[in-house]
Amino acid sequence: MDKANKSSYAARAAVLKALAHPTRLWIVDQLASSERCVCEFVNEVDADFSTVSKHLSVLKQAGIVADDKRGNKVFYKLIMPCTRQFMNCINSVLRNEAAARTAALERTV
Amino acid sequence: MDKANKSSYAARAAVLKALAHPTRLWIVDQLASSERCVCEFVNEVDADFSTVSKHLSVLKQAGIVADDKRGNKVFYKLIMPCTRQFMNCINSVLRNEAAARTAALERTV
DNA sequence: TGAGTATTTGGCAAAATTACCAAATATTGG
DNA sequence: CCAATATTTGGTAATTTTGCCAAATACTCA
Repeated sequence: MDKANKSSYAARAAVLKALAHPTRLWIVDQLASSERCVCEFVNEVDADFSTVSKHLSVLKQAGIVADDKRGNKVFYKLIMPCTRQFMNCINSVLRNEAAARTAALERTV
Repeated sequence: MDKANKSSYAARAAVLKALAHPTRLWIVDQLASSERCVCEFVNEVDADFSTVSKHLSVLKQAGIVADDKRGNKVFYKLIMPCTRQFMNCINSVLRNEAAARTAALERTV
């Protein structure tokens, strides 16, 4: 693996890393339907204001969301819509795994 | 966000977390075309035997790859093929970002 | 201007990740 | 069985991530 290749993989890994957190994933899911302001998230997530803000900052840094300040609120929107497809992909795999586990259990009965 | 929801997001985040490392991403890319044995990776990645083995273990744990021991070699194969589509998604976003950066630079000239 | 609301930032401690080395395990072939 | 090869596992130090608190910043409205 040469140097150019290495940094290319690092760039992609950085996007994945930004998505790889339950709260951030949930945020992305929320943003899939429409933009939201930070205050809306804080009410629904069991975490500090500052924690939510930092999660959003991670997503923004990775190029997954963009922010837009209007009044004293900051609205975030998804600018990497294809994450949605990927979630479907992961979901189907997780469902398969769950089904496989169930089947394995039933064989032991 | 209720408890069931929370653990569902955690499960998906775990898959993403497993993918979120340059070396692991590279491994997944290699496995996209065909199965490989650990020894093949070690020669190409600039890392210790044990490091590669642990990366593979992370991917396996996440349900992304499966292993198959034949002789004294262990072969790994991709069992979550849709990761490929997602990489395309990420790549297109990264290309857009690069293009945007270039455009921004040119505006300053 | 000043109080109130919304959000970000800095600091810090706890937890998780990473990568190396050394040692253990498994398998093949002589 | 023994030596050689392939891989995994345990231990550990360095680095990164996470999440809270407190403080700073930004904006609105009276």
